[in-house]
Amino acid sequence: MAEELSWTAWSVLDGFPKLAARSLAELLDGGQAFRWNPAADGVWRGIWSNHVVELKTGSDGRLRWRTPEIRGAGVTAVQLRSYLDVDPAFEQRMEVMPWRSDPHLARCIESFPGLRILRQPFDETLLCFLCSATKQIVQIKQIVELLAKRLGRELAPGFFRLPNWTELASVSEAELRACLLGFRARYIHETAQFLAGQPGWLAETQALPYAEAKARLCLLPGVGEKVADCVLLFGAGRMEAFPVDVWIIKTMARRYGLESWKPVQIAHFGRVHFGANAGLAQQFLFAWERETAKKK
DNA sequence: TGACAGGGGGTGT
DNA sequence: ACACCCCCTGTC
Repeated sequence: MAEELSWTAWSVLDGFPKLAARSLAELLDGGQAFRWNPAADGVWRGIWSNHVVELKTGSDGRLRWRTPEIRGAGVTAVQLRSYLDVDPAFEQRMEVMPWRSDPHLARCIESFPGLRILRQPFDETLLCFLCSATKQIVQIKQIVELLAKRLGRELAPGFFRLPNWTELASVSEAELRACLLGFRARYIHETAQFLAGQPGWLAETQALPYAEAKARLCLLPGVGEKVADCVLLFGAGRMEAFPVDVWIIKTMARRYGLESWKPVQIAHFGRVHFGANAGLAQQFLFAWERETAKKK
């Protein structure tokens, strides 16, 4: 089992800002990614692509990491920094968000220091958000774990990567349903068939300007505006993508007075009000609203 | 402890 | 508007 794995020593990830445990939890388990789980007290274990890694914050607030000493399952500091978007451009984006003129946004940012948008693989992000319709995070994680265990490749004992779209194309809808997908199984099955007949389609889509990329993603069965924006934000670093889900509808109504606005109107407001980094702002608002709901 | 409603981070018709 | 599919959660 996993206990037998040999891990590297813990080392500090240089360049990552100090962050509280709650920021780390929100970053890894707040709805951007679905493959992070507590491994021990304060330790998060996660998988993306063929990388396995553990993260924790020390008492000094600095981020520490370790990875299995197995060829093909580990991660380098460079890869980890990319995933966590450790980049001067990130600091710049934080700087130009309108928190100076938006006290609520300022409050949300102060509450989750270190929170950011992960840079996840495009294909895996699409798969995860095709699983997400009317599901809560716990359920999405359960589905995604089953997909990895049953259909993915084993990277190390007990650690499985997600199946890629080529592999998914040869999986029957019934097998997908067995992974608790329900009506989402058809979406994934049909998307896999479509992508199998269009080599390069995903990579081309990822390279397009935001509006065109979104329009193309919306052609896929099971992908509407919300899912497309999530895929572009969390899987392609498009900070202008502003996913409007029930939480954002709630928060924009309560904190910005947009009572009974429709999703498309809220999306427009978000792009205008928050600007080029609307998606990044959205993540802070989202974290705040979720925490507020939890406290009740 | 165990059964039972109710509703869910959306899309497609 | 409503179905889709079925698991999680709260409650008795």
